[in-house]
Amino acid sequence: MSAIDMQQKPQKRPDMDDLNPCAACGIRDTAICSVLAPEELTKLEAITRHVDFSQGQTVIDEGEPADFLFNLTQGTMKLYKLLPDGRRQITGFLFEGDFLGIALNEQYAYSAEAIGDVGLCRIPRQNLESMLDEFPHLEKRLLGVVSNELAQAQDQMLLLGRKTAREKVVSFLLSLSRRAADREAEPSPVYLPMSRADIADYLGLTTETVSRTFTNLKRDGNIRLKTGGYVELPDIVALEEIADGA
Amino acid sequence: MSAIDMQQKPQKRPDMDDLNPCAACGIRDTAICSVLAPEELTKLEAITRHVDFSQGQTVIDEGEPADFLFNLTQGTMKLYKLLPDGRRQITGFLFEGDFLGIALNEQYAYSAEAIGDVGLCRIPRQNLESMLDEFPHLEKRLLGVVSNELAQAQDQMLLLGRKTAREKVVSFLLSLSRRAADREAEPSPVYLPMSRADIADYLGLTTETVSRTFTNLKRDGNIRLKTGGYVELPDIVALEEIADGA
DNA sequence: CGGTGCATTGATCAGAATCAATGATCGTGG
DNA sequence: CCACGATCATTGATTCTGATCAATGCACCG
Repeated sequence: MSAIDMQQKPQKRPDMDDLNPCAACGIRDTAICSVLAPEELTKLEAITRHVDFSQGQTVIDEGEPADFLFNLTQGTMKLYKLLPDGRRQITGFLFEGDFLGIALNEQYAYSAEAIGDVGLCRIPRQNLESMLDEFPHLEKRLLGVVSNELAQAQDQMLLLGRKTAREKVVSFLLSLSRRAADREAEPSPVYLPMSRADIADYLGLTTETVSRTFTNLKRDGNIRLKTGGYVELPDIVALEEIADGA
Repeated sequence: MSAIDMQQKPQKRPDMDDLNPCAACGIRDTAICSVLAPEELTKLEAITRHVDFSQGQTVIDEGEPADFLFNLTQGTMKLYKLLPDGRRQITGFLFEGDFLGIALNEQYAYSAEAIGDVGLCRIPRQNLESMLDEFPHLEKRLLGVVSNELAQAQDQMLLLGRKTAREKVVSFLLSLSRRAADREAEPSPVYLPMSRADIADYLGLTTETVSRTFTNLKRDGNIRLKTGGYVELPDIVALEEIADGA
């Protein structure tokens, strides 16, 4: 194995704790920083500041100047867009290591709010852009991140436009399960830090329909609702068939 | 004005027709090529081949190896994803100058089909990737293209998840109108080269509902249906209010 | 222990889907 | 050039999924 292995799983590096916060960062190996060499990391560190937000706080606001980009280091967030009368569409949930705030124009195209308390790495947009010119592999990585988000967005369009309530809820549980597995964790049980209202606004449903669908899935033995927002998925394969209407 | 003006509108360059197909290309100033200097364009040209497809032909197929990228030089296309039972979600329509085939993985994440006859510039993925390393501004441009698509996808999620049939149809007409204006054309009348079924699969509706909604909008004086798939938008501002449920 | 916010369950309603038929348009060949 | 068939769009009748309105239950926290 090479000294720098891009595929390795995240791990703590307690040896450098305070001297080099980035190197000690828990998500250092999954976040965009993972493509940076030590001296480049130092450079990134110089322009980065760590910020915390508590439950329910708005981190970015649709339409505001997009002066910062963020890396979520701890907690969960939701991204959403609003219609004038208050209808809301959640376009995504973010977990540790996810990137936030890429804006094509000068303004953010969506809002972002903390679910529970969160910690973020904040990078001024201007500075990052000059770093991009200097380190093309960072730009390549960014292109990968955005392409990945686009692919997810297309899956979500299929879900919103063509799936039933039951298929939507099951697809949602499976996507959380897969993302947990991508990070580190077990694919089941899945942890749901967000409210029923958030899930509804993500799936294009109402809270009542989400709740009823959970109840039905439980009755049919497809899921088990635990306390503290945990859901067990006893048969992933069976759920995958439900998810695309097979 | 500088000799190379990146903002200029597309125009024919009949003086170079056959010697240098790229320089003569009608979309040369809107497509990704617009950031390339003449000698870079020559390089791109060397790896590019022009291909034609006729009405209804599949240009790329979800799940197939993503060996090529394309630039649509003429005609209209649709991108879509399918569920196993045949339900279809159209994730976007492409017009002249649009880019096609960016794939994160080795496989295309969606299919693409010609609406009417089309012409495309075909670029082998491998070759383009090495060009990206050589010309960072091309990569930057690509990042812009993908970011733009992501922003559109998020708007579409809001539409699919939270808008009514009427709001969906009006939003669709307005987006076509805006894109026509971006290219060159008048914002009204809007040209609809795609079928009602395509519109339905784009908006998460059925053909019947799309048809009824057109009829209602016509009755209320919000649109005028012309022959040949043209739709007049007599009051764009009024339509914009309908589109967001104001 | 009580209160507040969130989740669940129930009854009814509405918007869009489905099922079905008719009408318009376009391409083709006589 | 017109008639025919095929395809696509429109319109109508009915159904059904998920929304809305309303009430109750549950869990967490001071």
